[in-house]
Amino acid sequence: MAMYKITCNLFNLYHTLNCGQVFRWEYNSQNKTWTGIVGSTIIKARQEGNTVTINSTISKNAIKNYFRLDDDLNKIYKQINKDQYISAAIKQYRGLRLLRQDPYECLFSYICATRANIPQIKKMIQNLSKTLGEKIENDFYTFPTPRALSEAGLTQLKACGVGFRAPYLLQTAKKIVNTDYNLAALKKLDYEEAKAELKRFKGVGEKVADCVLLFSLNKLEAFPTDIWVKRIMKSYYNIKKDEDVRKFALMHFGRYCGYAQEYLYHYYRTKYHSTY
DNA sequence: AGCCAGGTTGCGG
DNA sequence: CCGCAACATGGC
Repeated sequence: MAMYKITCNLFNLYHTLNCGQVFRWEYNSQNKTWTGIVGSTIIKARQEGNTVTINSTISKNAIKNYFRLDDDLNKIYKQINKDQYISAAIKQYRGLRLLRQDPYECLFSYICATRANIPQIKKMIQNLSKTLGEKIENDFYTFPTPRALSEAGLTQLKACGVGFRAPYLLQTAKKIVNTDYNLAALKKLDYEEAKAELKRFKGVGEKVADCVLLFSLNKLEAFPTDIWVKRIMKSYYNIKKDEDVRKFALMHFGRYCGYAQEYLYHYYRTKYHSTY
């Protein structure tokens, strides 16, 4: 396992991995190290100042890509920093970056995320990986491939605790396998086209589609609107109708409104509901 | 016991 | 097109 260091003057590893956008990282407060599974590799990461020490078999460039270190955060802050709330969120969570997750894992993960809380989502994904993924080492497993999910039975999926989401996972996996669907190719479409495509999968509506677009398909204008974001929109911006949220977000925060979403989401949840 | 969680689907009107 | 119940599960 190779070890190397990455320096970035505007990156906060902790906020990035703790904000709720990704479900397969764990923090060890004893040695201040994050351990995560990305693709088929285990990554250990620890930050001291501007330096992040990585222990992993994947390349430095792949890590930089995963953590979106190519995003010009200062430029993004300038564009989205339009009011006191987002300003406070940026101040508190400076250095939080969106991730470039694997599109398939992101899609299935956010299908699991419907009407569940974050500890529950983590548990479902852990169970799915242990049951249908491949063992990397010890208790670490890859996220199941679409094929593995497609070949699982409903009862096997339900045994992973996914409940009513089991047929959604199964149907989506089968469609991907049967049509040899290339999710990553959606990056080449514009936002609306890619979103329409995603919504054709079972279990994928407005919110899940926006999550996949934002967290894995480079669409930073996606603005996932879950129950928390709806609350934020009502209490901070007086946006009462859910269908008005996206339009407002794009008007107010601009084309990087996805970043604003993530900062506000994390800020609001930690401010008003400390139990994460 | 009842409510809530990073919602979506499929129904009846 | 609209509104609305149903959907598993676990924590509080």
